[in-house]
Amino acid sequence: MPNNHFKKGELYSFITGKASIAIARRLQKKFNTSGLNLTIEQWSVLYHLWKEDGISQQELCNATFRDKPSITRLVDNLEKINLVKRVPSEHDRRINLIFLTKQAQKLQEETMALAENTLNEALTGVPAEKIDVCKEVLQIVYDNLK
Amino acid sequence: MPNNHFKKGELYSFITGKASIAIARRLQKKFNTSGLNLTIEQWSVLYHLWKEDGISQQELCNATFRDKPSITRLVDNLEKINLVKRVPSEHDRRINLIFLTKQAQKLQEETMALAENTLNEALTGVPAEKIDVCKEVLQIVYDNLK
DNA sequence: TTTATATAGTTGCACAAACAACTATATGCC
DNA sequence: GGCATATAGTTGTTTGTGCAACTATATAAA
Repeated sequence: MPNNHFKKGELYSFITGKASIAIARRLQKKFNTSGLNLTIEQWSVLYHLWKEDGISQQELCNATFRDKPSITRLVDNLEKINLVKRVPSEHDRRINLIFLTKQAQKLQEETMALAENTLNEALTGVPAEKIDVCKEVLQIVYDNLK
Repeated sequence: MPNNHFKKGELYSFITGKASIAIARRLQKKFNTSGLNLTIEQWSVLYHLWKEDGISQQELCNATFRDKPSITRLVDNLEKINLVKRVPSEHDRRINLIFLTKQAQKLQEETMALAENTLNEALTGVPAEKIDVCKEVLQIVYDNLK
């Protein structure tokens, strides 16, 4: 029994991810008006470094769901604005370990608060059970396709 | 009662829209392996023209949730590969009406089948009720933020 | 009718993503 | 040790996006 539950108009918004684009844009605006000179993509890299500092670019690829060239350039730009530093691994000279600078460590609290804020705005009026179902469905979609 | 239902790890995937990115990538691959020389973004413009041909660039902005420069360039590229044509409006000379070429009309059936296909793969194992809840939540999120 | 303002679209710039081709290092096998 | 292969990261190219500044046309107000 196939899942033919998508009328044409709905198909489009599922594929283009209108909701998550709207969330990302709202968060970007919050960054901008807070004077944070940071793109959402850069933030998404810092996000994983705040969870575990000093991981490799390859691990950042896996965590952020991006390919290697994308991470190379994001790290390039983060290095330029002094938020991370590449440190060659001593055990494997192919690997760069990426470390947060002090300046980046200071950004965690403020940006995470803005992110939680944004999600609360986005989910206003949505009951908790439905949020859980939605998270579950999106996780299955991701697992089905990866 | 705020909706603080996002543990840190989940917050990230909601903001970055991992699921819809996965869907778009899968569809792009289907286009590529079918020999369709078409990006998802270009397809998303054609999608709305198939529903209503000859709308303005501004209307395409609203429909595709993009800004004017983005549509200008997508239409540029679609014109280059001969899928659409700009026609100046006779009533308002500021406006370009965008029309599908015969070549683009032929693409509708094949690409829409691939898109439905992709969604069916993505939603394999998800019961219909949960899909409905998910669609509902994403719509509310979009409405909350737009 | 002239002037101000709003709207449609374009262009320049910086950043990001996908793909392919490339370099450098590590590992496994003979 | 020497060669094949896999892995980590970089670079070039094309396409797309967001923002600001711009041109051209239309509309409204004086």
